[in-house]
Amino acid sequence: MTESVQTASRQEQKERTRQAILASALELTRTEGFAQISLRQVARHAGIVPTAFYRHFDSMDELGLALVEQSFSTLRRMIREAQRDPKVFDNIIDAAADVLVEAVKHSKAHFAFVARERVGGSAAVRRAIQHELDLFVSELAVVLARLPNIENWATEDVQMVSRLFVRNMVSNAEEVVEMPDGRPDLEEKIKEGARRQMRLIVIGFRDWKS
Amino acid sequence: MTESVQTASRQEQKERTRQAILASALELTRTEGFAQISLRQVARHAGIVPTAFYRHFDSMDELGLALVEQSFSTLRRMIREAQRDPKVFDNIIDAAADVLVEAVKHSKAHFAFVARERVGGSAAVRRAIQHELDLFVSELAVVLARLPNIENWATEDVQMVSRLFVRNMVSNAEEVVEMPDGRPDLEEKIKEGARRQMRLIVIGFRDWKS
DNA sequence: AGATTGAGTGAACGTGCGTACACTCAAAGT
DNA sequence: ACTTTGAGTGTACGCACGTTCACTCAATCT
Repeated sequence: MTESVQTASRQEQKERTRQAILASALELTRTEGFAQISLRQVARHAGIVPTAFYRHFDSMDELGLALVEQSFSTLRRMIREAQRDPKVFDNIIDAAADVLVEAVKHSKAHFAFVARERVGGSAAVRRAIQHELDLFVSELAVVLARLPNIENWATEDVQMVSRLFVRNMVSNAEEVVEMPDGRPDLEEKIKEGARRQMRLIVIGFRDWKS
Repeated sequence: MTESVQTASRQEQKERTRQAILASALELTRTEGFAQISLRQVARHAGIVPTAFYRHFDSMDELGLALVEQSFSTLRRMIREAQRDPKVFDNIIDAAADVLVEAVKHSKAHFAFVARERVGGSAAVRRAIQHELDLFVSELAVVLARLPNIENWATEDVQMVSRLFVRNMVSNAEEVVEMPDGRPDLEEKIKEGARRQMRLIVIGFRDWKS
């Protein structure tokens, strides 16, 4: 119970090393894909000896799952913050496009990791990402179900539209990830494209089954 | 010029081995992702010694590019055949959904390869796939531009819609790839989802900018 | 003050890898 | 009938890998 300032030191140091490992893996994943980076590479980049890796993760696969968790918690935080902004109610489409581009730009490495490992990763990592995305679809469906044109749709139709939105969000995120830095024109182009796609879908809403 | 029956023998044998290498790589890629299968694995699976691999490809990267080419030529042939079918004019949406599911089912391994390596592969393979997909978007845009509601749209709007279609085609293909065999119910569900998404977009067309 | 814990070390292992090199031996060319 | 060609062989190399094991030594606990 006498833990206060000094007690933190050991735990803190361990946590710092853990974060260094995560950051190193993310950095190395920028160019290579998680499945082809090695435990030794990660350890080297994090400034520790290969065996020390095992003090933090049982295997590279567990490190991958930790990265998935970290990536999605980042994204969730950003979306929660954006929802507080009142202007999203006025123009949900423009707001969504802005949030998307900003979020991806802010944590590019995380998004690049998710985009790539969603289809290319190990089975475990792939499943974890798919699960998170499925959660997203369901959450978004709840939000959509409250919109004027949609409130009396069949549940499965709302789910479908939600999938359509998330799917396009993922695709647009991929584009932003591959966007070179310092090109605000390209960024604006992607935003504009995203806005148009969403508008198109929303227009489809209005006349759905009419 | 005296090449007739016997002359083919050497060439034929070489071609047969080449196809064995391609097929082996495709087979191994089912579970592992192209970047993490080794030259030696491919050679072993194809029934040759590792060094013999070099008689056919300079590197694994070139093998990957050959697989991209093979995959897309398969897809192109299928779409060309489907376009001859007169019923695609009556109901282009249902026809597209059918073609998609059938094509992916017919050469699942090729589609799985493309879907995975599109984002997870080496830079060269990724670029090759992106190039092929860009071609597809342009080709589809030409077809779309002839449709009644679209004929006087701005070119960039048509391109955007075309991207939207191809993007969703890719996503749906991913779903079919991950679909377990012998589940016609799941297959029909994916088809139905694809139909709905396309209908939604088409409805958006009608009222675009009105 | 002394004992315990546990993050990080360093050497060593077996394995699979890509690639080099010199080779065989039928088919194809002359 | 001979030479040439070239797909496929077999050995051998150096290297990076994941994992093992016995270790150090400062922070923490008693």
